[in-house]
Amino acid sequence: MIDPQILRTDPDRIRESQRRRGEDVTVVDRLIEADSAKRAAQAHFDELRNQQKLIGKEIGPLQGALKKASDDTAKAAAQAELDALMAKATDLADRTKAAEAAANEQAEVTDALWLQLANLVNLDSPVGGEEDFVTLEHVGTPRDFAADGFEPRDHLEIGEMLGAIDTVRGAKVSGSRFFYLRGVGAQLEFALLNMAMAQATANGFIPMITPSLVLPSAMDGTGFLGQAAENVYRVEADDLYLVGTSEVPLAAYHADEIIDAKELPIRYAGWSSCFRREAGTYGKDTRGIIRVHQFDKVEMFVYCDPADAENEHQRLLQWEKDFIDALEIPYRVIDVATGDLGSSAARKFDIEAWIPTQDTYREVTSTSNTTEFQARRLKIRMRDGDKTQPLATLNGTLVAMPRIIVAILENHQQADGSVVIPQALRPFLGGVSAFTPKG
RNA sequence: GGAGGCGUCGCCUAGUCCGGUCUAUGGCGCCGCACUGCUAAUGCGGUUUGGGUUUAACGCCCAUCGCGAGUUCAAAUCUCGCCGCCUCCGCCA
Repeated sequence: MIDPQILRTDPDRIRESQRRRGEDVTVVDRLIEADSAKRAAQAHFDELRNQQKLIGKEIGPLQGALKKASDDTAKAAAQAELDALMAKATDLADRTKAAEAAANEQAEVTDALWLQLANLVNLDSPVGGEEDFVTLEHVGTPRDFAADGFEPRDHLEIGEMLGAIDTVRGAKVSGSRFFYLRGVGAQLEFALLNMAMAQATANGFIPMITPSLVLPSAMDGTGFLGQAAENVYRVEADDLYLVGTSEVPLAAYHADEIIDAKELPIRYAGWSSCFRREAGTYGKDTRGIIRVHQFDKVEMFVYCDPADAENEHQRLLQWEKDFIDALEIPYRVIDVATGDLGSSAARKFDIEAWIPTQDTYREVTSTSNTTEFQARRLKIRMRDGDKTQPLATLNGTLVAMPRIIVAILENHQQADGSVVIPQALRPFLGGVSAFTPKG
């Protein structure tokens, strides 16, 4: 959620953000009304409770006096006073209880509205929908296969020739959009994992292996039960969710904590399987392993001072570029448009790798600055001197396995179906320089 | 899965039996001040979090003793449910 103070002092900022996202603007007015009703209800309850406590404090001593009263007249007088007080207290208790219920109800209504509200967009984000991204740069040049004298095979064909990818048996065992990595395919994933973790630890990240099943509070706190909810697997019997990214357990890791500003930034590199229902993508990317229900990923996640968040975002992007650069894959970097940010992000950069057989760039990494949005929902704060305030969280893909494997196989393939391994990756494959089809 | 124990404002801890004097005790840590060649020690004061109100500041009010509900004029304290941790047993990679 965003800072409630902004609603009271500068609601137009929220309206503008909603407008740029292409989302409901009237929610701001409903929020203003609900917020003021919430505060009024709370103030009413506080006042009644205060009166109730004041009366309650008189009852104890009065009961003591009643016990000690020596003669009947004094006793009767004390009893009468006590009865009157009790009658008042009982009446006040009823009213307080009602006021409390009303305050709680109003708070619930208001909080629900707050949770509907997406993060404030960064004003530098290009405005528009999915197609309105701005390309920031191109790195590397798509290979000229005609000059090399052969027609490129797609990743699945190469993967099958190498015995590296098996989607047929994936479907047999688990259904569509599931696959096996085998042989050099599995080795390739391990090598990429180790290379990614080597880079991340060299850059000061703490390696993490995270839970793949999380409680509703973790899923909701990271903003995945809003618009993205239909893509989340839910394990109903245990009321748990399968994470679509380790961003979820990495963000919830410090939920309800206050972190000393001196410890920031804290950087984690999380390894986990990721699960996505891919609802509404029927017919899209049905061949190969571009779009699958389960894959493994190394995710970078950072907690930092909000004042440093934009710089950190650039650092995350640079680390992503470093990794793809090392794999010698041509790519472009795009600045994602406001309508395609997702509810948590204020700004998002995607790296799209060149996929020869599709003659286009496809997303392989994504880094988001979620500013204080997730931290507020998850109650993660920083203490700076005597100030306690929400901190900023950011995330970025270091390597998402299937898509990077697609990019490697397609871009580095040879006419005979073999695949040259990029130099930087060879140490993680025992020095092997190429994968070659057998027979 | 079974039995028992436990959960208090950073950490440890008193309080829970028997409801009001809890505005939650003490120690450690931390912050400020004083004293002191420096450090240490000592003394004094402060130190949960969130909300509201005021905002020039001081302050005042409400909630918060794992979470939720209930009983009561009144709940850290009594009742019920849930969650988590520990010990033992069973099962298990």
